[in-house]
Amino acid sequence: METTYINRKDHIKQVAQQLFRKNGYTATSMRNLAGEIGIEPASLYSHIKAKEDILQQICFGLANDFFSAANPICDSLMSPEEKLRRAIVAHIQVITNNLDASAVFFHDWRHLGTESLKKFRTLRSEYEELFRSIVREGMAECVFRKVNEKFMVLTIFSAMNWTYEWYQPGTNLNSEVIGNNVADMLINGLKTI
Amino acid sequence: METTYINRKDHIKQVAQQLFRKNGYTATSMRNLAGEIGIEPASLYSHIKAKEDILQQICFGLANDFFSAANPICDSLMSPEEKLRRAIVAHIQVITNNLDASAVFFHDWRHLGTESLKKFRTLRSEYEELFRSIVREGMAECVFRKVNEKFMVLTIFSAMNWTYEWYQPGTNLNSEVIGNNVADMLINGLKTI
DNA sequence: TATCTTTGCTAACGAACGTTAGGTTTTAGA
DNA sequence: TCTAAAACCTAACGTTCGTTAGCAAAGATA
Repeated sequence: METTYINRKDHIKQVAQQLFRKNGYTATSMRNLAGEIGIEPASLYSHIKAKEDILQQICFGLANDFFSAANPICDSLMSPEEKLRRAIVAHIQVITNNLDASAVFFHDWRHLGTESLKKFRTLRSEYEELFRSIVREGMAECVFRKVNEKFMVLTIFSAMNWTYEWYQPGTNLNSEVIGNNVADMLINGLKTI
Repeated sequence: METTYINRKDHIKQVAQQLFRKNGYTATSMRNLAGEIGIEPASLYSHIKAKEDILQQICFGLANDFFSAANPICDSLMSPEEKLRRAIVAHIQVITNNLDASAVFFHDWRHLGTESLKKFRTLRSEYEELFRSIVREGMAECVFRKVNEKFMVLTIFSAMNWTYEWYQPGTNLNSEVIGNNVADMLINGLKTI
């Protein structure tokens, strides 16, 4: 799971993810974090500069994962429908494989400092553009219905990004199946064909 | 908008919604709230018992709105597809007409106290069951595809509940059109028919 | 074994937190 | 106009916050 680690810094990140997910970034104190790890609060500062550093690590680390998963798909020569399907599956796999980080990512990114916040928003726009270009391509080829492009992408993200709220590893289906189901639902609708 | 009020208590709720939405419940202090209203922090306690009271008002108030919108639709004799479409539109209208409250509702409900939290979770289950029964009905009539029922409902809620993240009154379409678009997308899929 | 770096500790800093006590001003009804 | 309630104030309470200073222990390198 998300409990393996090599060094203290990674350990801090792991535990922080769990606590931030459970109680929220603001409601989690450095004393909570230190206590959960089993060290004194001041000792944290041998490994990190500030509380916000941890949040940055989590948010930008996961952003990187999302890009790494989506980029090769977008650069490929598959059809728009196949691209979209695979991009959805890849996105959902990143989420389900990093549930703690995802929860923090979607919930607490706004508590990043001014500069990080700006960077985060830029990355998010860039990432959304990846999906938007697939959708645009599909509309041009008349494979996707021609509705407001931004709106379609937002609905796709809506359906994908809520996953962390309910997905429970073990009790649910595995992440690839979940991803394919969401993709199916979005592409074909819930109506019988 | 959400800026009209009658008495101080409602005024406090309105301003609190805005601040909670912008900065989060935990990161918003009673001093912030009082300052925004234009009174001293201690004066708040002539109208409310505690900070959490405000959160309760917001969360359970909106929960009530959701039920009021969905119940008559579920009790009607329309087809499952029509029921679902209308329930989706109604749900999204509640969100877009209460953007501040919705953001707090979806974001900060977990900061409710133990007892309220339990009550909240129960209400949420009940509300989900309303949609689940429509979906079940639709599957039984072979109007909806037979996939995991819980999963289908979760995807529907995913698509609906993210609306508050991006909807901007004025710049976007009006709430009924948005709702119908989401319903369309979910029911028919994004593929051309 | 001696030296340097990493990791952790105790103690404490100033600031901010939610909330209360107790008094004053404003408002509304008789 | 008098009175009681509602609204708001100043001041402060005990607590918790993120973080720092300064020092000790542990581990790695020579």
